[in-house]
Amino acid sequence: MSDWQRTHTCGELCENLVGTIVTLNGWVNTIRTYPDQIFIDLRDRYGITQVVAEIDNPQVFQIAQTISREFVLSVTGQVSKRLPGKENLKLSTGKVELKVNKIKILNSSPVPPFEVTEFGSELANEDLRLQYRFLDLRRKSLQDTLIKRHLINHTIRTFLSDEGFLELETPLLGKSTPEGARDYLVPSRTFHGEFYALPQSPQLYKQLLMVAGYDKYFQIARCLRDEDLRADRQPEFTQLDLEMSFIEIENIFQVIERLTQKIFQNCLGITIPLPLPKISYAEAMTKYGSDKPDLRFGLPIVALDEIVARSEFKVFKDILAKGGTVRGIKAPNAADKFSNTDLKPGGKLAEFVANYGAKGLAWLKVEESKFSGSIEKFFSPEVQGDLRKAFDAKAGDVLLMVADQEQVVCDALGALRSHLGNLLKCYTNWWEKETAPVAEDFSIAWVVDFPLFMWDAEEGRYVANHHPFTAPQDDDLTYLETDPKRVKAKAYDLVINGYEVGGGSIRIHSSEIQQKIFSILGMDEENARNRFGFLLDALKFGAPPHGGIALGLDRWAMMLAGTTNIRDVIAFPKNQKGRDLMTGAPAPVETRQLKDLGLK
RNA sequence: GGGGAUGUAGCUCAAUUGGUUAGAGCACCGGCCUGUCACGCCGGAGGUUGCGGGUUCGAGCCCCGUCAUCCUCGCCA
Repeated sequence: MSDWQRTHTCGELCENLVGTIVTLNGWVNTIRTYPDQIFIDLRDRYGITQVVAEIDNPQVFQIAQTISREFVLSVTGQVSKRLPGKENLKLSTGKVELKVNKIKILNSSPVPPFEVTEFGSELANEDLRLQYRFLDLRRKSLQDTLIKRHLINHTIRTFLSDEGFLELETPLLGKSTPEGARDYLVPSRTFHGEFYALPQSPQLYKQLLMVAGYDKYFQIARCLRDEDLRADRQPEFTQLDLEMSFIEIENIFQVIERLTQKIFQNCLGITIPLPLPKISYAEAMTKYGSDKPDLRFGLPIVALDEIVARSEFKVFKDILAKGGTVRGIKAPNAADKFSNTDLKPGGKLAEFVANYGAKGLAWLKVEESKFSGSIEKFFSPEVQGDLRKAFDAKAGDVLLMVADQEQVVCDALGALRSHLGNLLKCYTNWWEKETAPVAEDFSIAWVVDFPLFMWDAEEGRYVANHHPFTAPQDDDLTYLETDPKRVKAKAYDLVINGYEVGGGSIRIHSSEIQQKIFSILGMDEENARNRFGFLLDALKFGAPPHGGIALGLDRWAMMLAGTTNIRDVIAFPKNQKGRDLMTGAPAPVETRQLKDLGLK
């Protein structure tokens, strides 16, 4: 061991070690200078230790005078008890300090472009921090997050291993499958004009592993989708991909629920009660306007068709006549929170729902004995009474209503519900509380009974809601040919606090049913064979009943780390346009490279 | 592709709504300080107000264009 190498970390020194000679390595967090003493807070990922250089060791003192923030040091000295009354209780190492008698500057640093120390001061702009990600990653909060991510992965690996699962790897270079997200393509050097596709998920490979008899598989897999980004979406992200044979839905639920409990236990010390609640897709949509509802608060959507049909409000009656629907949501005690700028036609709230296709937002303020608002006159006292009952409304509430085709109403009110939940503080995110998180800070639920198909008006055909290999529910098999949109799927999503954190299904294991599904999706036999021939073959050769799930680990990390920004839980993320601000990728390549690939 | 927000010192923000030489805190540099710990005190340096045009006697502020970053709709089987 070289003489500069650390014997302890910066989070390790304590009273028990007083008197021993130790060496620490780390970064300079802060410096406080005096004429005859220099205090240095030395930082590594384990903590911060105060180091003292004194003038009675002139060699050390002279070097200490030349250092500044973010220098990398090796310091050797005696662990000393701090003077009485000089302990720093904010540091775990605060009862002791290191009296330096040897100091070595392992590396210097220019003044960093932003402050790495985290003392509640405002963070620099995210793009600057992304450009110098290696500095930003020195911050404690990011280090804690990445450590938590490690803990998630570690928990997954030990738990599933103990359950008899095998961690198997599948290719990154695969075949493009035009269904679903846009593929990232990799040009082939040996076959000019042909391309590999990077996986959107290991979906097909894991099914083939089931056919091959590896009946409990998992993989912590990188997935890539070339679509536009969001606060919770990156072009490359990580899934816990899992598949099992000889199972039914309940087996998947059981494994994932126990894994969920383990992860929450290990990462936050919380015990999540099991079994997790289930909500049907239909109920989620009608009650919350979303297939990933945030169930930490109520604010349910209220169906109003029957009541408003008896009103004189032409806008509502016209929509109903056209086969649309009228639904609403109650903003409790919001009468004095919303001004005319919020409520008026074209106002803030109307503008908000317009993003989701709603042409307007009707409103009524609830008073003691009647409603008020510009459309109040269209509602007779009797109808007002029924509305009051339907909304369970009381004076001071505001009723907000959207009339349109069902999809638009659900989207608009679902988004409005989330918006109001936040605005009216119907819940508090656990990381915004003073106290440690508890199980009640998380609403974790399964969403089940998804429709197998959705009608794509643009393409004029059915598309798979989940993916084309999802099995129909047994009771609905008869509707496959007669009424496809009525067929429900053996599919399920896992939702935490309004985020979709997982999804899966029982797969089709019969090549006949698989063929039938392809044909409903508008794929003829030749087309299906071209794209998925290997899967159809595999299904013929004795495919076991199987199914699985994929958990979005980045979003899990967000939930557990307490952030709404996915970039906070990824070491080297891309920005909103998919650029890596640190490396500059994507970037032009040399002509020679293009020639090799037959692209020039 | 559409909508919204932001862009001023190294960093975070201000600038009385078009009017003197664009300010503050932090960081940085110099000095002082015997125990600090986000040390303190004194002083200093630091600006193409993202970029390009325009309106005006006068633009950080208004207009047009453009770039960048974030949020969002579409998209994400």
